[in-house]
Amino acid sequence: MKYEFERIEKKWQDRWDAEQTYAARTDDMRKKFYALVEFPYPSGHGLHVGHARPYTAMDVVARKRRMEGYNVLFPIGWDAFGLPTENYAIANKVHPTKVTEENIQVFKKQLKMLGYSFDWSREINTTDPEYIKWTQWIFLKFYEKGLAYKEKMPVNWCTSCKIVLANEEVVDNACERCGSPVIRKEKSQWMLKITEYAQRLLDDLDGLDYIERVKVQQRNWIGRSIGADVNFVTTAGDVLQVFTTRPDTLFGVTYMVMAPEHAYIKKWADRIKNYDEVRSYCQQAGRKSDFERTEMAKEKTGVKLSGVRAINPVTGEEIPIFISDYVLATYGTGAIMAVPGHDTRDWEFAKAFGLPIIEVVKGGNVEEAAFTDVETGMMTNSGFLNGLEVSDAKKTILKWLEEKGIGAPKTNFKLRDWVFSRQRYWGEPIPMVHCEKCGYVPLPEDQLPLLLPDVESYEPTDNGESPLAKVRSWVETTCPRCGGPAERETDTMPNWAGSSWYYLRYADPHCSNAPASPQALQYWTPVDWYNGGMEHTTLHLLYSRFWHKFLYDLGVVPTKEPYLKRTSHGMILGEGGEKMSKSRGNVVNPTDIVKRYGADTMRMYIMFIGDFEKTAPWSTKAVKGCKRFLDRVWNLGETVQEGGRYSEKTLRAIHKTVKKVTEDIEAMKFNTAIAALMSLVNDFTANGVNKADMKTLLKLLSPFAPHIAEELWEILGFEGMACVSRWPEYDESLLVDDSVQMAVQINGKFRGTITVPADSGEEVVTSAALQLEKVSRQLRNMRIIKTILVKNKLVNLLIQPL
RNA sequence: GCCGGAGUGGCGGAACUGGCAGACGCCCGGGACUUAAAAUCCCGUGGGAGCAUAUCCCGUACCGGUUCGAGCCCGGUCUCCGGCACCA
Repeated sequence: MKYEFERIEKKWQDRWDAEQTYAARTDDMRKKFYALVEFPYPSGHGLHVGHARPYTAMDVVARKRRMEGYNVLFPIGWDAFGLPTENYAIANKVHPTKVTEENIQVFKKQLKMLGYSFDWSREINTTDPEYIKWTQWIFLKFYEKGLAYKEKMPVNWCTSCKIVLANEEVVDNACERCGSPVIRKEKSQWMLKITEYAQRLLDDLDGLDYIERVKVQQRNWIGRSIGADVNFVTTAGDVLQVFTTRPDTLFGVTYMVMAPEHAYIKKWADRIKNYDEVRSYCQQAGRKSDFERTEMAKEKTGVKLSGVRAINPVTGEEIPIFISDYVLATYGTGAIMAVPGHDTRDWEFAKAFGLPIIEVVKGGNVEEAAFTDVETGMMTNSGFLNGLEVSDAKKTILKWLEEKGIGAPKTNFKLRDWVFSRQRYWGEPIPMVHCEKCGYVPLPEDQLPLLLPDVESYEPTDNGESPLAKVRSWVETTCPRCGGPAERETDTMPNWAGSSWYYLRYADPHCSNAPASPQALQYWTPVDWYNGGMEHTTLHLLYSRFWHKFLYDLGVVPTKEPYLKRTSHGMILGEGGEKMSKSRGNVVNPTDIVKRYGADTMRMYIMFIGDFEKTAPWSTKAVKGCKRFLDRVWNLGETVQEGGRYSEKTLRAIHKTVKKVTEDIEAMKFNTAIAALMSLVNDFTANGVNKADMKTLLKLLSPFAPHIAEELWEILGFEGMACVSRWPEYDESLLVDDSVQMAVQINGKFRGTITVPADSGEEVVTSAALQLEKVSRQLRNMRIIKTILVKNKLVNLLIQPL
């Protein structure tokens, strides 16, 4: 009989559906295992091989854990709000709801074709009114706790489309769609205070089982700097505060710099004699985009304030103050003390403006470059700090600053608060009302969900407001507080909102009085294993950790962290090693592969393609290799012997394979697990196989290729289903062979192999080695001075002329 | 510039804790089956010298070190990929 993958796969998918084989049960005595993959954005392009890799990987893990006796929750849903759908709706004049529905149908069909063991009864959709309700509810809680606030922010503004662009829509400082230049424009935006949680988001990483590169990237993104705030008295009679990580270099401060946006510029307007020049520099800097500002990084520009100077608190000397755009308004205090001898940027600025450079830490040549080393070096030209090591100088100066009341220790973070407003249609409406009298008033909880109104067109207005602003009947409302006339907020939430808590909803997807019931959360959370893309490390992953911690503080969730373990997959490139893209015409559609070779082959290949964490190029030829493998497995099914003896060697091979596959799946070394299965199948093909061993093979194969495993399982008359059978165990004593092949080396050079009983001692091994012709020849007129034996591996004879 | 990761056959990639480098698969070559082709099966396959399945040499980006022994450890160099980017 031929391996009819199409018929077999359909048959078992229908059966699993009908029998709800993969439904997770909340009332269960078994140990739970919550496996999570990033839910897809249902775009119009359909499923991509980029989805298949991580989904198959976690499906393999989930299936294996299920067979090991865990109560497994492996859910799926739709992250359905977002720009592409909105743009498609605009272009084709269809409602985004309709587009979303259609896309979901396509995705669902494609996912089912791949045979994933998702619990479809828990399917969720972020655009579902019941889901929106809880996303909005969480926002109201943020507002209630003072963590949601409104602030004027520079936004990306396309000069041609006249709309606000998300950062992702800005490519090389131009509009992604029309290519026109993008400038910065001030706009009032809703913000979430993620910075309030910076310290905890950083500290709690230590206890998590995330792959190292994820931790590192999050740490860098949060960017903690430990230093001090220092106050400089100015000749204007006030105090200019700076943040520095190097208070030890205070004696080397020869000037100060303020950001062009610094509030003191206006405050000192009357004193600054060159105010016009200063103002024009500031305006110029403001017009520059972030991109231009960093592009210009090579050349330092700035203007010296004339009329106001500062006093170095340790030397008492007057120093000039500059305005320069190399100082950022948004970090620290927006002003710095410049130490050109020991900071590269200050050094460049000092060189450009002819300012004095003083060496205060020995170790470099400050005439040639700033000496920035903090590990070594002794203080010099630094009064009472002279002769101290940098680390001691830091402590001493901090104490001194605190005693004098002019400085204090301070920790700063790079992390910025989260811009939470989008001037778009297809997102959750922000549930706030603006009243002339009461200001911003939150919508009462019983009015949730606040749904999007039906509109004629989804284009943003030409003044940058959300399309919702045009729907007067929706915008005009009454103030929940005073009952007077009021207007709804017309900004919507970013697509990161719904994905910040979706893993909680899976625990209890139909809960009507909370995001999920406390009992369900108690049982299922935290997520045991979450796999997703590296590109989500600093946005989605960090955002959801932030929401989770906030919900923990509210008492809504029982754990401090949402995900215990985080792994990440590499990208799949096109056939030639280039990125897959429509324009290159090298996009692989998983559905095509499934139709041509079957889902099991697709699954095998995507797992066999290479190291799971690394990028790997697609190869259709190699796909065929996996198909051949499954064909061989299928043929084995027809040659299985009822009973029969198998060789001792094969028995050991089976046990070794069980161990290898068991361990490799947990380590996400799917490629070597499959290689081991291939070797075993080669053994079976060559030596024959009996029913019991075939059963073990089918169990091991089931997570990777569930359909063929199930079909052969049934044909061979085994009970129940392979996917819920007991995962095989291995016998430690059968992992080692009775006799082993060992390498023989002479003076470290490989000379041949010998076969000896396992665990043989030096005497046995040496005498076996001496029987090798090559060895005895080498030993002529020589004597052995030392024998190095590595048990069951190798023997190295060190020899010397007689 | 800073942080992280990686350099192994014609290709994707294996290699435990420092112990026979190249598992497994692809490609390729030879053979069997076939009228023929496809499919399948068997054999070979890192490079070089050699009639040789004798024997020998070379070989894990490069230079050096430690070691009986290094793809793996240490010091330095180069290249590629990813992230951040004037964060004081």
